[in-house]
Amino acid sequence: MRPPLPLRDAAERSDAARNRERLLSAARELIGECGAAGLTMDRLAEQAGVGKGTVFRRFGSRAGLMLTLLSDSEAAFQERFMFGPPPLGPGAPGLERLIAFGEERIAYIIEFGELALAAEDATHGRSQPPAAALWHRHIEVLLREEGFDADPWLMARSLAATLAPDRLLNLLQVHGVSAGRLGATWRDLVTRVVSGA
Amino acid sequence: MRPPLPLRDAAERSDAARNRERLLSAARELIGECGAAGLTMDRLAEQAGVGKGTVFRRFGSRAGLMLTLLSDSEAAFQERFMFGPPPLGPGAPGLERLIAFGEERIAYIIEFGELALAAEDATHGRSQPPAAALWHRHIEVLLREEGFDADPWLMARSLAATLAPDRLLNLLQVHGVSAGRLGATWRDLVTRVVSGA
DNA sequence: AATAGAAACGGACCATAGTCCGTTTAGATC
DNA sequence: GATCTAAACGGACTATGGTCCGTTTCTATT
Repeated sequence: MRPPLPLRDAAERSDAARNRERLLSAARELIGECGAAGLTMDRLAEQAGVGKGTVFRRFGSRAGLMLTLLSDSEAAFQERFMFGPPPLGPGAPGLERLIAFGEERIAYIIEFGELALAAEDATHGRSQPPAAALWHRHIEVLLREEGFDADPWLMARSLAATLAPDRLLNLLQVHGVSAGRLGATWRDLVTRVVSGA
Repeated sequence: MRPPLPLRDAAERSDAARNRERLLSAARELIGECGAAGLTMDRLAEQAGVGKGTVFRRFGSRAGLMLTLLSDSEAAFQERFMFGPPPLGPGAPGLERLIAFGEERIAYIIEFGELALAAEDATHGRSQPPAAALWHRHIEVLLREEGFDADPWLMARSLAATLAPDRLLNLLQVHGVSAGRLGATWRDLVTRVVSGA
């Protein structure tokens, strides 16, 4: 007796690991050729030489795949604003950190925006990237630090809405707005919100 | 000779008009039953007793249909903030009009948000409702009126991002935020932005 | 090595938005 | 009323994200 009693965190099966690698590298290749928007799950499965079911078992959805592809750069971004050097990381005044956060986010979107956008429409706007909760919290904490007392939770989300990938990409690509101009308006916005406190 | 030379703005053919009415009333009925999110173009065609091609010929896309369904209430909303009584319409100071605008918009989303949301993802976030340009412009003008000189165009869009249907609906429905709280944060936001000028 | 059962696999299948094109029809002209 | 043409029609077809479930494969256990 003693049925295997699945140990938590059992190691990934070797075929699963191999297929995951195949899928990720095929995805990067396809995105290199056609852009993130041009990647279809069928083509990905074909390119990786696995069945379509395997793709979805692995990543859950198209958005999940994109999230996986982003996870490294996301983690690095989080690391920087949570533990990195000032003014983005701890050590600088809240307002400066807020300003730096927006500027970094804008730079991030310029680099990874297409992926970030594709990672968002998990069934159309539902469930944002899990990382979003962190940004919100981060902004909220900085607002509080600057003495913003009136509903910092909601104000943090309002400010974060300003940095959403779809909006930023639209401004950058469709309207030809420069990163500098986006950064300046962000700085202006958070400065006024904080200084009015 | 003299080939018909299609007069501009030729009257709509009677069968076309009849089918448009059928489609709109079928759409309202289906939305009443299943909600806007539950309306599919196939079911709409079936319910209206027309072919699917007719549906798309008429409205162009699902988003186009939703836009058509919204057009009356949109027009009324525009009318109110452009020509209606203060504080929403002209006659009140810019800041008060801004505050009223946000509050009206929040109320609008509470009433028509589901439709507005469905009207947005025309091929995922591209081309916002044409009305958006008007709101942006409106906010921009009010900002200028209050002496906001640094990039009012972009700041107007940043503020408008705060009122996007998907965000407001998410806060209202998922997070249980009240309309009053949304309104208060909007008021706070625009007040600080304007008063820093 | 044999075995068993959990995990992974694959691809047919489904739902839905949107396109295409051969057919029908309104309505203007003669 | 017959005719003609542009507009409208309809529904089969495509593309794509996502699901289902019978089959295969890995690996721990004996």
